[in-house]
Amino acid sequence: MTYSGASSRTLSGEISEEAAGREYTLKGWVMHFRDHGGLIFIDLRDYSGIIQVVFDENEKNESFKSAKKLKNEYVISVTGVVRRRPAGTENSNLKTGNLEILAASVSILNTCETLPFQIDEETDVNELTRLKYRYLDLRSKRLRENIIFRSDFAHAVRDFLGKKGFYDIETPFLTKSTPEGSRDFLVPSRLNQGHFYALPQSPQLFKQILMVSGFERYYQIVRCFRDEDLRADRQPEFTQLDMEMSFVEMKDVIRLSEELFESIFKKVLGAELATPFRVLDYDEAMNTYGSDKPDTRFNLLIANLSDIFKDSSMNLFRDTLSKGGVIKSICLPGGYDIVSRKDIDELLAVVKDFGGKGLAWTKVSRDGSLEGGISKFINAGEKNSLLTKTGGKPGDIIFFQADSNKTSNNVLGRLRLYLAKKYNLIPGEKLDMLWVVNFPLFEYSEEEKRIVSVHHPFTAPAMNDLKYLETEPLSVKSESYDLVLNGEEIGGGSLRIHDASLQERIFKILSISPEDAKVKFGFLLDALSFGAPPHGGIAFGIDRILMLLRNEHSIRDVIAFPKTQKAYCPLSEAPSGVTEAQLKELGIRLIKKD
RNA sequence: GGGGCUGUAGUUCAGACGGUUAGAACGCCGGCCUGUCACGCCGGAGGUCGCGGGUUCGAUCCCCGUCGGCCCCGCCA
Repeated sequence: MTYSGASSRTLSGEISEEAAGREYTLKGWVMHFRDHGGLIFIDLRDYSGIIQVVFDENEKNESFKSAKKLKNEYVISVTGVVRRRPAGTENSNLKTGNLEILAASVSILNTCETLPFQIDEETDVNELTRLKYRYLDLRSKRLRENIIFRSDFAHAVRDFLGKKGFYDIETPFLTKSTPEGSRDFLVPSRLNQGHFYALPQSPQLFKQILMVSGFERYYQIVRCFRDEDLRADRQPEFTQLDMEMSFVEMKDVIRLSEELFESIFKKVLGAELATPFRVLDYDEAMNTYGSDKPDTRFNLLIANLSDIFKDSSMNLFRDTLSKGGVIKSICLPGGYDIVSRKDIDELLAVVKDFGGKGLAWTKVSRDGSLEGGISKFINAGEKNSLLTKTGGKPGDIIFFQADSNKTSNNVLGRLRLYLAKKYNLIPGEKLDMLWVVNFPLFEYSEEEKRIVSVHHPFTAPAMNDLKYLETEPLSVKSESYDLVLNGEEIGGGSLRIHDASLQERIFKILSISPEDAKVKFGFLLDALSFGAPPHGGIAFGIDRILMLLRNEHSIRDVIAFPKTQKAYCPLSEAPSGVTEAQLKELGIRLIKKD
């Protein structure tokens, strides 16, 4: 359904075959002005679509003369009779391609400067220019459809969650800085000089407090802010679908999320989504894909070869194993021919960039023997086991990492993605959605020299692991889950700690003193002590999901007004300096740079 | 903080050992054209070669710096 905006106007999308012979007034933009001398065609675009308008010199009216003055992207009002196009001149690319409007009168509602770039041009215009004139780029078919898709997506979310009894509740944007996690955007307070609000990295604490308040089912499509460096899939402000539920277990959150996506896919894509999604254990994801957000659209799986090379003639392998490291590999099918010496040099550079020390390799030749690289250090027995474990066949190449388990997984995981891209192994049309579960609760931060949360400090530990929370914290698993689509993390959540004493134990392990905890999260801890129900939730990255569903390469293309990699908005020119008076009012003085 | 690619007409790009007047396509302006739909044909205008400095008789080209854009690493509980 469309809305014409006024009774005096008809939309192009409302013009159908039955309208032929009747007179209408349409308003919109001039696209593709085509002057044939005695006959002028334009495509008139409004928000519902496009229809062709004809101006004919032989028609006894003023419209033809006026039409000579039209240019691309002028805003006009046209009145005329709808008619079927002459046989043979239909345009099957347009919905209204069988029809046209014979103009009786036309008036120019507004003119348009010469465009800085052509709308819908097939060549890629520099993104800075497109962002500066974002309103023009948003007129293009591609961006326009992305933004409308986003709106439809949000409707589908609200529709589903509303029916499931969720309340849409807003949480503050001006809130408290929390030192854990990513860097905060700070907002100075005029009324409390020297004090700052922070824009929320997510509504995490507030949504938990809403559970304490007894709302039981909360959701919000909400902006989140993180002052970190940007990427194609990261903007300083981005949108989450944030949810929280009381009295749920992990399987409830997972099932509800699957139903949510089923419902959305049906509504916005008209597609059936197969549920339940595949569930991958964190350890399995790390050991076979080398990533906690595995792209499972292609194989190139990691194999553990430590057993095979126990008595290797290679010092590197033996030394690594004796130090508690591992020997792991991936096998690239067909790599014998397609990977050259030069390619291997390139891959070595890539591996080093990812933290690997080197890149051992061997090719499997046509006759099944090993060739090149480290082949001369591999004996017949090792060779047979190697080919069995890696699935290596004649014509393949096998890459090795001898390092700690963590580094080997990470390096091979990244190499896996690099090879898949380089050699086009990723099927384009596929959508692979899966859960990763059983994340560790903690990890050791070399940088901070302490144990930190993998997820966040309110994540519940797995019940079975509670007994060695203090003795072996790094082997404790958590009640958390990530949703992964085509190798992108598109959502994550956990069951939360709803017991103040357990929360205190966690803080202790994280080396957060009771005093610190009180200063940082006191309001949440207080709330938990007043009858907090068991609860848990999840948050989805809307921008990333839309990017993947629209087959875009950057979330900028699904956001109406995105920022550049330097977090600059070329349209509004934000951020900008402010006046001395504004600073004074806030009690802020700027430091001069050297 | 680091690595890679990049900046020439409004747009997308080409260009030259360092040497007269820096090209093409699209767009724009003017003209012609009655069935086009990325209309066609003819003509024309349009450039601080990102910015600053250096080398040079001479720099868009070489060198140094700087600013911007994109991709990536670090970072993003």
